[in-house]
Amino acid sequence: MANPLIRKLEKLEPLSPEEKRLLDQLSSPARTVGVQETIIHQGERVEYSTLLLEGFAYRYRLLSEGRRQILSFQIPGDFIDLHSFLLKTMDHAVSTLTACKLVFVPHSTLRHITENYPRLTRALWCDVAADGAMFREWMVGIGRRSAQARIAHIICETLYRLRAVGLAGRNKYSLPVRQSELADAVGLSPVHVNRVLQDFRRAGILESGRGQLVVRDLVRLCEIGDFEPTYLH
Amino acid sequence: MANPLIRKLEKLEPLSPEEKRLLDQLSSPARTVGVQETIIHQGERVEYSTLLLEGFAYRYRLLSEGRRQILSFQIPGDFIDLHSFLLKTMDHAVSTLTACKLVFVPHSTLRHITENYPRLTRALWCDVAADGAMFREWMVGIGRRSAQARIAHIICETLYRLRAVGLAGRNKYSLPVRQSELADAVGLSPVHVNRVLQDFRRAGILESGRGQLVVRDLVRLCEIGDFEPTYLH
DNA sequence: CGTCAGATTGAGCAGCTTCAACGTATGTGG
DNA sequence: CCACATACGTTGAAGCTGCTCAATCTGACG
Repeated sequence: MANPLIRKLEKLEPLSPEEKRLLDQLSSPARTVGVQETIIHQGERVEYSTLLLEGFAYRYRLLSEGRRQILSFQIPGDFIDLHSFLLKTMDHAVSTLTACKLVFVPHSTLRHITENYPRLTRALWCDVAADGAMFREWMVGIGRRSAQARIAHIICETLYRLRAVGLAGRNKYSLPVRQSELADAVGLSPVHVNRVLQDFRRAGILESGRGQLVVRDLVRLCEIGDFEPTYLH
Repeated sequence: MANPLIRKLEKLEPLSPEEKRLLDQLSSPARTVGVQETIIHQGERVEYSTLLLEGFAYRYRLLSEGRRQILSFQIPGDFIDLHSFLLKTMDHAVSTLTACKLVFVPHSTLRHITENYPRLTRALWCDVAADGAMFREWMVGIGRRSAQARIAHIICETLYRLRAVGLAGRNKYSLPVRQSELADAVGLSPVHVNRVLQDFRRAGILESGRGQLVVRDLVRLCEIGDFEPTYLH
């Protein structure tokens, strides 16, 4: 299977064969991590960035009293914490949703890239910028959209992102998140997420269960979620 | 007055005299823009990035039905939309809060920097990464903190940021935002922001009015806002 | 003195939360 | 193969937080 990172970065900047070779070298050795393990802890100072080759993970902040805000779901091809190359200490944690194949890329390697491969550097920088764009979008959703819209939006977003890496069909994908994780991602209570999902099911907009999601009426879902895929870049 | 951008970037990466000279050249010619003008429109495709030398601005997304989410307040030294160098089309708008002195840096110049000045490139990249860290922090606040905490948090954050560029005293600063703008920043209604501010005033925690803010009890405010300045980097 | 933007106030209510119970799959050990 | 445990999903009831609407106040300014 083609390297999902190369596939993604190529869309951002054209890459030379040498650069692609470099990226491929960088993608080994991969390590496997089990389900629901914490890869990086909040507050940790790291010396490498983590590339996700297979499986799903999520980033989150823990607050006092056990509250949690999920910041993003990560899918294959994502450079989960590339920003740590620049900022060093992690302001959030990363855990796996499924078993994952990961590569830990030393920051010294990334530094070497910035010294010698400007095009590749821009591509990586761009990835961090796109990350920021997604945060902005989530912020808008949590701050100013209804519960329905938030949930519809995140479902659309995930569909589009998974499609882009060939991991979703036209209107169906599998993402092993519990309702309580969805809740922590959109800033709602699990109970309310449950009720909204039921509304969607009753309205024939989607089917969901056990990490499987089938969108029956994508147009309607995009409408409800006020979803515009532009920001995904 | 020293170039605020240089001051900021130097903290992130040590810069050579040549690099500083380059940044200084880059900071001219400055243009002045009036109060409450829109500098960049949502959806616009830009060929330059905007550096804020003096004055205050804010970034925001407009939604249907006149709703709005403010994404950040920008202060002198900020490279407001550096991410547009990578992503080109703006997913949000930028407007001024006060009259501003701005420099529009062509993307071609930034490209030149990435080709020839790796250290400077990292410093700029770092700035974008720090931007993302701030979005994450706001997301956590809007998603999982109470109205009190959100408002306390944003007040603390702004104090610390303004202090870092020498624009705030020990516990007092001026930021010309209306309550309705604060509301759009923290995802609340203006009315509710008003009531929370009154609570704070009555509790002797702060004084506020006409864009002036005096924090009377910073320790308490940080507590209420669950504020930890680490993420500001 | 009138005007206007923004701050303040009150009343009523909607959306979402909390708590706690119950349902339903899936797995596990005996 | 059954008994039990566990993990989620689902349901109901009660209530809080923050919203909306609309009126009133205040200070700055021409």
